Amino acid sequence: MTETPQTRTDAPTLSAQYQPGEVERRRYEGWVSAGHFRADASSDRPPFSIVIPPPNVTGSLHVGHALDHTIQDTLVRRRRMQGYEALWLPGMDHAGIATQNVVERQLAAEGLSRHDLGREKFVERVWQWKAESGGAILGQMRRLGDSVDWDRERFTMDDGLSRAVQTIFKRLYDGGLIYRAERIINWCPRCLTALSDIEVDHTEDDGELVSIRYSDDVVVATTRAETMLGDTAVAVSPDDERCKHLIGTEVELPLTGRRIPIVADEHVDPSFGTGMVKVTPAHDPNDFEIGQRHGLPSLTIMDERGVITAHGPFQGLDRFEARPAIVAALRAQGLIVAEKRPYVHAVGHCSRCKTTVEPRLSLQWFVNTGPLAKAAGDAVRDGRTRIEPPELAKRYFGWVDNMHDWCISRQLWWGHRIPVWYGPDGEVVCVGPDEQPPSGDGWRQDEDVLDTWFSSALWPFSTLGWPDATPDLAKFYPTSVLVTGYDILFFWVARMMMFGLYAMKEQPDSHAVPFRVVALHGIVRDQHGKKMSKSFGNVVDPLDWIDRFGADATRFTLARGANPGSDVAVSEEWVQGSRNFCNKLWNATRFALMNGAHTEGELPATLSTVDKWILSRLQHVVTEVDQQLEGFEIAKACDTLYHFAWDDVCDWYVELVKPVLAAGGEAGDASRRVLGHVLDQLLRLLHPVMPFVTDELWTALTPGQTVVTAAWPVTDSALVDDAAEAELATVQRVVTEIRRFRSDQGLRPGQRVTARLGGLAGAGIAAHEPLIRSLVRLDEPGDGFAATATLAVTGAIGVELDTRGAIDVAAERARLEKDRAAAQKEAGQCRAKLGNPAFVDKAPEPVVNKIKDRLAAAEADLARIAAALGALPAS
RNA sequence: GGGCGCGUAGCUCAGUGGAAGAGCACUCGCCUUACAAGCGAGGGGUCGCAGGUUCGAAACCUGCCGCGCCCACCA
Repeated sequence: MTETPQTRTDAPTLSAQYQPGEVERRRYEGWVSAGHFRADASSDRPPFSIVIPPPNVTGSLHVGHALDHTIQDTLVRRRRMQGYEALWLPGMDHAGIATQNVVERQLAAEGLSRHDLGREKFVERVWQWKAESGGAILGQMRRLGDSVDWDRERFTMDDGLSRAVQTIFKRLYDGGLIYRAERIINWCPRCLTALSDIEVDHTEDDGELVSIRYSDDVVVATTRAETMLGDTAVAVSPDDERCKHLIGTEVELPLTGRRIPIVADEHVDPSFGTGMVKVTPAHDPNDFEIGQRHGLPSLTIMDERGVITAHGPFQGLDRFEARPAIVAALRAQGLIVAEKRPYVHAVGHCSRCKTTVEPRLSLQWFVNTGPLAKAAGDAVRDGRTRIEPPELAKRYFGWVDNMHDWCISRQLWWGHRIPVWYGPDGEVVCVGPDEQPPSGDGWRQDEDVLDTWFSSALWPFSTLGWPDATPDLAKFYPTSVLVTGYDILFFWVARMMMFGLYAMKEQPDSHAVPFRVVALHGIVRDQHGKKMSKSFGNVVDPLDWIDRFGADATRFTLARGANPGSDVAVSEEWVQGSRNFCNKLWNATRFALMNGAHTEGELPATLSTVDKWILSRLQHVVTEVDQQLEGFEIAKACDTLYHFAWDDVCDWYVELVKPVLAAGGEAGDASRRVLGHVLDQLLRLLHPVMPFVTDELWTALTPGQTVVTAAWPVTDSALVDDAAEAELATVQRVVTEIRRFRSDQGLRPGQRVTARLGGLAGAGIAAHEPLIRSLVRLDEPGDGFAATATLAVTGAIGVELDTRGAIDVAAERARLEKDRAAAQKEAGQCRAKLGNPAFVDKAPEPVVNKIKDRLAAAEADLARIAAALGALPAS
């Protein structure tokens, strides 16, 4: 076969190794300029839409984004191939507090604060930073191969989205679901802003619990002694006999001389500590509630930076300086009854800067989440939106069913300014997007901006043009799937559900939800399952992997671990493995092209068993992969394709057809067409996960076309062929057994082996004798044998192997004895089962038959092993 | 404190009632004319522990042990 038959003259020559870099750049630009990713709202194809979870403009994409994007791209590319009008809408989030912090740090490096610039100049500066940082993210998305519609890129602060924000704010305000109130909120004394519950991280911190004697009868315990300056009552349980006599009396608050009442409140647990609680309504959420119930005054003793403002010796001290100072002062007066003792308790920290959060009484804007959260829960409960995997729906319910009102005002400059104006006489006017704000002396706009998540919550419809009735909104809302990590199920997904249902409530119920399915994945971890963190030094940059191994290898590695809802462990070695897989595909296609494989015309009517077998296997794979992707089981789809490509196609089919292709003739022609078809279909199936290499190869196989818009494979049940699969299974077993013999015997490659395969005739394998010989490199029968071993591969099939050197009879005997022991055990187990009347009676028939088959096989094996042992020469 | 989840090969993980699996790692043998980023053959697991349900359990139930995550206003 020096002359390769029928090599196509137009087939491109491929190098021996896949070089991703150049291919990726060329392919991506080609896709974009051809407009393959542009969605058309006016088409009559069925819609499929995904909005990207908008990354923060501040950051760069990490490997978690790469996972998130790979999953989305896989879903979108498959739907596109299936003929859907597929839209993947890209964009970014302005990330209010995070971005403002970054720019403030830059300013600090220049020795400036935002106040030095003033609001307008500062915001300008943030926009500049956004342009730089955002550009880098878009570049990363191109490198990943994201098939997003660049014409529809959005930003949470662009004009359209700002209008959406103002519109929904006005609607909620008019509907009574947004209100302004003085409440205890989480306050960051460093960022100088309110935070919502989800912007607070709790950690178990060591504190010290001290007990303070307020009077002979009144002793309270606290970890925050400094707040006593703001106490306006002591509370006891109404059921506590020890304290009954105190209710309604007063006590003098040490260090202040103020007299405060003792009240009875249900909140107090009589079994904890002394059963008496100091009440500081202005600095503790519980105490605030108690204060409300008893009409207690709220005494603020700290400013926004956490510095004591209460008159007296502690004024001007930071809260953490004031604590020991006050304890010391109390001790000096003999009022510390129990020494400090260590006490572990949960302390809130600002999720952005880690500063200890201070509960602070202040005037803020809130969303009344009650009705919104109820609707968000119901939509999942009744299946209008499905959460995948379903187990995670419990977490979702836990969140929406227990949601507190949402503090949405932030004392920041970067964000959507609250569209409320205050008049000189205390008027409050909420201004809609198409209305003029009130003008004239004394009118001013609220200084605060909205929580970033307020605009993120609108993302699935604000990006499609809402509040206008745009063609995009009509075509692509509700979006088909939301793909995101389970870690933001609560704060983002739940809020999109709330606002989507509210904004779209004029739609029929089933069309108001922002997405039909929420497909959740986990976070990316390192090869030991450790969370990636900068301090641990195990963070990987997806671009680094893309540079060294290619985008497809990076994507395949992540996709291969993407079991729904579970974390993904990755390491560089695994990316290498994926890179090797890309190369395997590359070389398989290269081999095919060198041997004249093609995709022209129908499949041949007459097919060899081998061709029938691979086509049958392909049908199973098409069915399986399709189901797996439909169910978001991307990891399983990858696994199915990996093994089909590597094991079935490369290791078996290609090796089996080599002699056929070399021999030429009609059989060769048929196999050329089949090989072309199998690769064509395989590359289509793999394309959603590994878009670059598959397109490069598919185009080589089908010049002038792209797999991006090629049709997604469909199962052809006429090609399923059980008989061919069974026949090939036998061939594979024969081949493997012969190879095992050679390997066990340590036969050198140059050492000649002869086999008589006559015994195969009974199983219809005789026709494949040339194939088997070619796969195990057997010579034709010869003479001059020095030793003979007989191996019965299956019960009915015998293979005689002759070697020209003496075989290791002892080794072969040991092997056969081992096999015999295994077969005996197997037979014993089967007999025991079949001898159990309960089993035969109750087990389903197919199961019983299976056991009978196993027993028959084991008995046949025993027979053949006995024969083989008998044929072994004496040692 | 409440809730959820996990414990299967050295590592990371599939496997939800009918013969213990994959990738990587490991051992041995091969530069076989698509690919050494490759080919062939192997070794390796009382499926956390103890009970229970069942003809049959890695899978279902109970308890225990060991991890992890989320939520949380007992001073």
